[in-house]
Amino acid sequence: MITLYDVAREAGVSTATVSRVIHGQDRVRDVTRQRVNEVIERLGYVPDGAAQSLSRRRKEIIGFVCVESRARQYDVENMNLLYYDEVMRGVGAGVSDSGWSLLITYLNGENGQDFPRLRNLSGKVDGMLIGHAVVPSPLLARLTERVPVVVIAGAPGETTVDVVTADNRSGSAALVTHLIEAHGRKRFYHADGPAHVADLKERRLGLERVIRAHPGCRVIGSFPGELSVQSGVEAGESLLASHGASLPDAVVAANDQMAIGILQALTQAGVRVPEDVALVGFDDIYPGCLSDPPITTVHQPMRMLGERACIRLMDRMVRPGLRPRAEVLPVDLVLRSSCGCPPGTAMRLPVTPVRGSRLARTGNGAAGLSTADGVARTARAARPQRAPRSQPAEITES
Amino acid sequence: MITLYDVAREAGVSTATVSRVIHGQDRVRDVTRQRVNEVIERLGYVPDGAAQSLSRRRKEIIGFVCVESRARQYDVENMNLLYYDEVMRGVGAGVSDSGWSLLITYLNGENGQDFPRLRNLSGKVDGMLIGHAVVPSPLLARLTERVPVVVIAGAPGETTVDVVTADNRSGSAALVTHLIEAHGRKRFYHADGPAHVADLKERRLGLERVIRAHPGCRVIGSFPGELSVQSGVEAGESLLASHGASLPDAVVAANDQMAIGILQALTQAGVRVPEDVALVGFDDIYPGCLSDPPITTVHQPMRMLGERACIRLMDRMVRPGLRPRAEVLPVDLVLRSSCGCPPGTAMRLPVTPVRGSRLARTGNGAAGLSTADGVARTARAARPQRAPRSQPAEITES
DNA sequence: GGTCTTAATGTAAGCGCTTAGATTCCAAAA
DNA sequence: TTTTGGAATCTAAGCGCTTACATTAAGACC
Repeated sequence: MITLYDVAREAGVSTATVSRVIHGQDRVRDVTRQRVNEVIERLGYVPDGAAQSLSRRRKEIIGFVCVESRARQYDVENMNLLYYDEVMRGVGAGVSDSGWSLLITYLNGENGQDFPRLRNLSGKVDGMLIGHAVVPSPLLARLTERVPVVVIAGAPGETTVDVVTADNRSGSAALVTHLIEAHGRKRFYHADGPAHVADLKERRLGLERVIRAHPGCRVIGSFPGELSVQSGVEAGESLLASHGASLPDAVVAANDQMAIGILQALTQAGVRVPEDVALVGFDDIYPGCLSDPPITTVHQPMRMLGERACIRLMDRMVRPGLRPRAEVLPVDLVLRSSCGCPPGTAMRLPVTPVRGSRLARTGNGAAGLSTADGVARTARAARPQRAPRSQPAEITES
Repeated sequence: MITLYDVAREAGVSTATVSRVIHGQDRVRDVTRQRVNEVIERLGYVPDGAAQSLSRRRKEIIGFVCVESRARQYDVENMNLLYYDEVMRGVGAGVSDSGWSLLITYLNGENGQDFPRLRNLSGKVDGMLIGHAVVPSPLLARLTERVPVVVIAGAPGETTVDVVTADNRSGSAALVTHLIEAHGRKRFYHADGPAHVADLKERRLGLERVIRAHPGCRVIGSFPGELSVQSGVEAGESLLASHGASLPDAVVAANDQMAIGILQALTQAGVRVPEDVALVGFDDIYPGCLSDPPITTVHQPMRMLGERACIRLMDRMVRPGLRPRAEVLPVDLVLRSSCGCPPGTAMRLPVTPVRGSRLARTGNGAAGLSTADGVARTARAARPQRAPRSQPAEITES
């Protein structure tokens, strides 16, 4: 292995000079620089990352923790991972902009039995990005005291750790408002996910608030699913079994995977979507636009979640000790045809934050409308595809 | 920051002892061990990765290089990335089994202008995994002289670097054989991808060989696409424009993305799949089973590609200097209904390697049949879903 | 009690790099 | 010629860990 010393010796200079040449900054005579560069090239020298990290007291690596699906073999539920893959791409972009690297760790379970590995990881990175609820809170805290940590997608009310998340509540409200006001749907079925997932709690809140605000509207049943296509199929079957005689007007699924499963089950049973029953998802993962009908959903800015989380983390590394904040990113309503909009519809509309969503406080251009009504109106008025976006909101928890 | 010295001092022992306690191996009196462990716990000590790497002369990190799609914003073509995401998951599994870490780097272009970053990366890892053609050959060679490198998915005939790839040729042959022998298709349209992609070259070879072996069969046209859904739509439109009057019997797409695009274009034009024209894809990315009809394709063992590449790399790090080898993994034929099989078909059949494919040499249970015929027969005989798999073939290039 | 053996622990030399501070060089000023 | 003030370069002290080797402690045995 070629070291700095080899280069220095060969070029007849000191290691300090070589180091300076490599980092380009300091004043080195041109002739010296040239000589050194030539030797570096000839010897194929590449600085050792570990030694650099040790010496600089900075690794320039950030860690990203994913949950590995339990089942290793190819499996439809891998689609779950689409979400994190997209987030990761955002992180990747954020990280490499600054020339840093991304260290990925796949955890096996969500229950934190892998904590020793995580802890160990914290010695290899300058900061960590973790999906919400991937690591139980108490363990998270222990991690936080070693390295800066930013949690991606979680409760916007979190006060103990930095969080970057999307405005799930407003998205859900916009979706339901659209179903009610644009398509006159009144009786809803809710294909929900696990009760404890923070994002879902918010979606539930959005849904309930809108329902309550519209007299005559109600939820006629719900299914406790688990966010997978398979689980969606089960939700669909359960729906048919319990409400087959009088179908709801619309099914609101906790995410797109479930919506896809539900669509399969309904179609299988000869129920037409959206004629017999409307259907909406959440997240806007790609396959959602492939089904027939394509699924109306809410676009989560997954990529941007990754990027913002990364930026937040970098900031925390520079100025540690600031009070944790939550950053809530705006979402878009994505109208396709499973909600009842005409076939061929493909519209993407910024969602106006609802009252109580973290975004609402800072507001954006259209803010001030009392609820998601604004969105429904916008929806009918076929705005241009790429409407101007509001800035993400920065809120200090207090 | 807490260091080993802090722990040693606090516990009243030497750093050597602490180090021994941490690594569990050496003989340390139980009482000492306990005392040290307690201090470690109390202080929340975590060893510094950089220092460990430097001292051990091993980083226990392997690098994985991806190509970042040029367009950063959300974009249907991200689906391209499904492939690498899946591979990466395999790599992740392989890596974490051994307790190592995975360093991801997103490159912007495929043309190697990012080489300095790559080169630098090689100083931070013990080995690298690179997608085929992501890095131009000459640059690859320069990388190889610094760290072990394994290329994923590429020409099985490669002799200058280690490669782990899938048996594209046999997969493609099996697909076309199935179309001919099970569904009597004779006139083919080929929606191809870029000419230089190694995997596609293999697929082309498989296609051509089977066509040639069946008198009366021929390719009536082809489209030079670029593996994206959009490109598939264009291929479909081009097909309709040039052969609308007398459609081919079947369209063979270079990958599933293109097949999906083609399906959209055909459906749009009122052409029925598979009644009017059969359609097949390649890769078996998840959304392929969501379309209507679901797309018949060839399953690439993406996850396993990642795992095997990882294993190969580990091996290379232990015993460098061995002659580069290619490892070709078997593929499965995935029958759904876009090929003409009845709706509801969902069958997965191991593909018998064709002559000339690298796998054929070592063969598997069914090897010895002269071509892919064996597959076609198997296909009709509705075997159990999970048939026993042959071992991947190890071939030393010579 | 002394000697020997072995288990337990300590000492200190790196690993390859960065960088503060010391030194040398060189040309302009005196 | 001698000063002198930068610019260019060098010296060497870490960074936090591992580990070969040295030392000490504790029995075992005579």
